[in-house]
Amino acid sequence: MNETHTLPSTLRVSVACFRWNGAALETIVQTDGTLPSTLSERDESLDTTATRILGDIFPEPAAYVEQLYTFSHVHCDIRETLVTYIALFAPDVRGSVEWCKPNGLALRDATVLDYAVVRLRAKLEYTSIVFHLMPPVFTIAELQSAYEAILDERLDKRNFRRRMTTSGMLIETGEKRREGPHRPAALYRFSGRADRSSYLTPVSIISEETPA
Amino acid sequence: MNETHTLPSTLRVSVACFRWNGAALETIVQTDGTLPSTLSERDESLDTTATRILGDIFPEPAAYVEQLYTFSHVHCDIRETLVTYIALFAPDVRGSVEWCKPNGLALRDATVLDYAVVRLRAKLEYTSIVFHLMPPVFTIAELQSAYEAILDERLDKRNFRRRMTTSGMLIETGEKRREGPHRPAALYRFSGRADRSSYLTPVSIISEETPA
DNA sequence: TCAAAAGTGTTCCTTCTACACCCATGT
DNA sequence: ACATGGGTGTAGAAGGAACACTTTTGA
Repeated sequence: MNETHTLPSTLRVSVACFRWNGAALETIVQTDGTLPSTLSERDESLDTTATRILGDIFPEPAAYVEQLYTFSHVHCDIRETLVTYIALFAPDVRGSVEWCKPNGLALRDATVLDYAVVRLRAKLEYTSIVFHLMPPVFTIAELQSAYEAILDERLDKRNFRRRMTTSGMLIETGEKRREGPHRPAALYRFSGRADRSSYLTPVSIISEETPA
Repeated sequence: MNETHTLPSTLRVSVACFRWNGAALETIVQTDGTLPSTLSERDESLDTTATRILGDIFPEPAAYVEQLYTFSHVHCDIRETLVTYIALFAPDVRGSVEWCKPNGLALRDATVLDYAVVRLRAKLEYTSIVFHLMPPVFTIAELQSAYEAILDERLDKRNFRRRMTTSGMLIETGEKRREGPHRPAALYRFSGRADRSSYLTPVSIISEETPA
């Protein structure tokens, strides 16, 4: 039964998690068809709530977290607010949940996930956000595969390689990976330069800017 | 004094309002140095709260409203959440407030306003959002002036005109405006085509998608 | 020697940039 | 006639798209 005092409006945080598993983009869908989420405690920031959700699933922090959008609707005269986040993980992330193809979600979270993919695709084009989905070293073919998985589109190998090598975002490690009956692939890492992945996201904001 | 039951976490909505006054980009700053805002009622959606804030100032609805970002911080063990919006108005908007240059804000709202301008500038480049700041008909010189006011940068007249006329977003009305000792200017209106202004914003969301 | 993926250049086309003069009008 | 802002074109640079073959390796 409901408590006797006035029902509070709820403030929930959901996180759309993504990893590239080497072939496809995967997400985490709970058995009830929803994204990982929890009600935000009254004494924690929303970023903290998102971190708490992820901490319940993963032993390590996400490679990247960004706020997505705040949804709200009114149900039985009570507003329900849903603050959503995107979290990116490296392919070898370990945690107590299954990764799966991004489908089969309940309607509301399907909307959230679709929008998360839209934003992820858009940021692929003008930021280096993709590197948060990559292992520390990787081949250009792997990087291309990640792009193709996210964009759901085939890319030209030569043009892709040129774009990446001229972008300044890659550093050749000098190492090569031999792993099949073919020429070994050069290994790269992310330079950290030109990291515009947080562009158009405000700079870690109010929680930091309140002085002691 | 505080009430006896547990203090609620607050949910506040603020709106960064913009208009182009024919020469510069202006906003609304209240006398205490804050953006127009209010606490969100428990039984209204956040969009409704934003609309309510604007309704207290303007007799007409804004030309464009978009959610900006949700900030939160913890103060005295209580989370304060601030959901921010951008609202755009035509130059001749009437309402019970003074428009002013976007400065002199309190720190938190200065952060919000700065970020709103960042987003507005970014959207100028890949959407037709600027048209929500224009009167129904306008000259290309006026349109360029609005771009320059927002970007805080001079643009080349010929290149600007070509970009606009080839974009498909303009329709020549056939009318001209005579207003000085010089050649009259052709008047255009917005075609409504290529309106990508809502791109990367989720499609009016949960409040609409809950069936009766 | 073959299969398999890595790696490599050029051409074309579109788009962006820089830049200077004539046009139509009111006074 | 002159001052004022409206309106126009072109050449060069840069960037994106299309496209096929050679290289290195393991088996």
